[in-house]
Amino acid sequence: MVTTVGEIGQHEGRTVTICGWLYNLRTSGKLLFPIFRDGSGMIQGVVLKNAVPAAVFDAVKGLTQESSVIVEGKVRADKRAPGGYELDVSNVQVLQRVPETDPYPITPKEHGTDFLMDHRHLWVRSPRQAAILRMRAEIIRAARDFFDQRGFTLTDPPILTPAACEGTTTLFPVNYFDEQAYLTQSGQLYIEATAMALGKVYSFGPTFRAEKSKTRRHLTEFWMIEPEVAYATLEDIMELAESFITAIVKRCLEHRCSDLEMIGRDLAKLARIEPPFPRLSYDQAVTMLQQAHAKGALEHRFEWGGDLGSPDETYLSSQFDKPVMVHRYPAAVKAFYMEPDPARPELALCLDVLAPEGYGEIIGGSQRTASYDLLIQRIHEHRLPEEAFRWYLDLRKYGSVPHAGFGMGIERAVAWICGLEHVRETIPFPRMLYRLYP
RNA sequence: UCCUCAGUAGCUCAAUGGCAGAGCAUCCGGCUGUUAACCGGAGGGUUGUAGGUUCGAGUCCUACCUGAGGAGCCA
Repeated sequence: MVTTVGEIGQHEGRTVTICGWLYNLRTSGKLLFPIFRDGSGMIQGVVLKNAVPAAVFDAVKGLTQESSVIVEGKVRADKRAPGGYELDVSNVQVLQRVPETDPYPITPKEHGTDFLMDHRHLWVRSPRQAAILRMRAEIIRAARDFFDQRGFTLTDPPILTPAACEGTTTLFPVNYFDEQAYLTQSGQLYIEATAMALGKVYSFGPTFRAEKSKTRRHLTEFWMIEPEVAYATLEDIMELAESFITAIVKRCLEHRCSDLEMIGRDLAKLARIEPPFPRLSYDQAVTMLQQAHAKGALEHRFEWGGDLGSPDETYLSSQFDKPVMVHRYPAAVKAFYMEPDPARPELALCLDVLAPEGYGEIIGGSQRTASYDLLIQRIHEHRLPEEAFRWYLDLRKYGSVPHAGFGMGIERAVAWICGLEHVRETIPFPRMLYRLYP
């Protein structure tokens, strides 16, 4: 009977077939200990020379790392096995034996990141990397379930766009039949249009930033999930962001505890994530940062009016053990489409969610400008091409309503939930400055 | 774009300006309970590239290349 390592406990005492790869092989004279992996887990096989035909013993003895094999054996519970079970091998079929003249490059010993990134197509086979990719899949599933269950409609924005969404970041240019086009940096403007059609919508897809950012938080190609809600205010989406993050973390703790433990995540820190999240106005944040400078905790004195820098975000988030929501930044440092605060028009009705433990901004969002006149004024102030935004301005001509939304970077969320050093491990094939291979 | 650091065997790293080394991987041999197994042996090098200083450069100097971390910008 063909089964998987993950389900092998259901077959104790029976002979089963596993389709997988050789992870490692230890020998002790007439005794062999091959470890097989099949994507669902790993199990150690035991081959005793006297107990099997010579051909089977020799076949296992000659296996090299990552050779593909179909193994037949009897499942036996064993206290010494990390997974609780071992496989008494009775037969093995070698599909492809990795030649020793060109052995599998990733050995069970340590490697540097440059080498591992060059071999990313093989690195994903490592138990830790496989666990991280399962976490990514779980987080995406949880995020989509969250919106699907709340009546949101998935609407996919285009990836090829005629102009910048925000006009701030650098875009990847694309030759579109001799016309200048760009890879999208956000689906937001387009889902504002579908929100006016469907009420509550979200998008999930890749986004591209050609910024020459060289940090552990940046990729040039990353995935964003963005909800947009008609008739919603900043308050509404702050509550939405709060319950969204809580639901994702809760799902990971319920479904993927073993993967989180395998990755080495401190589960107690995740268990604390539940509403309400601390909320800081930009003004309050500035006061905190200035006090921190006075105490010597921050090198530079932060002045009101600027955008929060990376060290500022790290400091603020370190003061809390939950994600912190910073709202109402000065409009001057934010995007052109954000609605001004009616009480203080110099502020934008916007929101950044900073993850705990120094992972920085994982969510950015805002209430969007509903007024046609103000929007066109802002487009001019930001020196954006008005023609390219005709369709976007139409949304304010034909039944404009207050609306709001946010975007969450999947990779930063995965890095935080898994407790990783770098976002490059959170996506199967990261695209970064100076790295396009494999 | 700027700042800092690094580049030596397939991999991870040593080597005061004075003979190019170790562990792992690979190959050969040993071992009936190994857990990154262990023990013995073998093969494996244009020290990132190009110049320079020196009797002598992996080591010092200059430029360049490649990569990493950070800043700015952002999710």
